[in-house]
Amino acid sequence: MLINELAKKTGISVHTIRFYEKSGLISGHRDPMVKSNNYFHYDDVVVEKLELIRDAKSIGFTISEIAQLIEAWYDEQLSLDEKLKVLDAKLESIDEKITQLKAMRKLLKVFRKDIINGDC
Amino acid sequence: MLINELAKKTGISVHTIRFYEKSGLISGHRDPMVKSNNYFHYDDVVVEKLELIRDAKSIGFTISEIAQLIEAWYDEQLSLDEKLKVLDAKLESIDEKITQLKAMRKLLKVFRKDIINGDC
DNA sequence: AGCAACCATAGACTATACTCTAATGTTGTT
DNA sequence: AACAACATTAGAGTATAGTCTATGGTTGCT
Repeated sequence: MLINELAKKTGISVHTIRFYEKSGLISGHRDPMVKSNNYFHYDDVVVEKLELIRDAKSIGFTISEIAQLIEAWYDEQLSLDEKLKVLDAKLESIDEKITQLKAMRKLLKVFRKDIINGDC
Repeated sequence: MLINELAKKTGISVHTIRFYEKSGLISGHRDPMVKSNNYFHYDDVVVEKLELIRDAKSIGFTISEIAQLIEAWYDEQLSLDEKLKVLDAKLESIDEKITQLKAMRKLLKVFRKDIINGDC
């Protein structure tokens, strides 16, 4: 599919997709048979990657963290050990974020009780 | 205390503290008695606020979200209802983030198993 | 052939959140 | 009095992550 269809399918704008491509997160490919234009084509793996990007972004991962994750996920060159290293680091940072979020939730809940009781 | 001491106490740089002050998250006050300089003084509430800012930032809250939270926490003018509204919105967004993080953790754990089994 | 809708690239612009520099004045110690 | 270490403001610079504009070429439909 071409970029416009990809954008419609993922809900991510053409501009943003191009930005992600320039950042190395995804890549389209040209058809060497076609000489009349230089259009890029994108397959279903790119759709998958863009969905992963959206999910990873929503939990606060940066572009370069997502790049690592995608490399671990899709790069056949990378060794098992290197993949595990990236993965375990990400899992650890997720656990840390969950811990911090829970601490903040607890804090806010205590504060909520306090203001209802008129202590604040 | 003056800004330098505040920076040392919180581990947040003088520049960043000034940035937070300009953003309205905290505020120092001048001593009207002192005429020879225009130095700002900061109290322990500011230390508290800066610690809240650091915690809130680490879980991905933006400056303007933190501003709302600090307003709910410290602004006596704000009504109970308005405070609760802000607080409940923040609690909800925290729960949502935790849910998303857990989903991503699950995904990564499945992927981890797969690559160990050589399915990837 | 005409034309809307698409494609590509380069580069400008925006928002957020800092981070630093310059210029200038004050305080405290020797 | 000299001087380091601090204070202030204004404004410039950086990094991240987009978002948009301009320009020019291509495709598909009438």
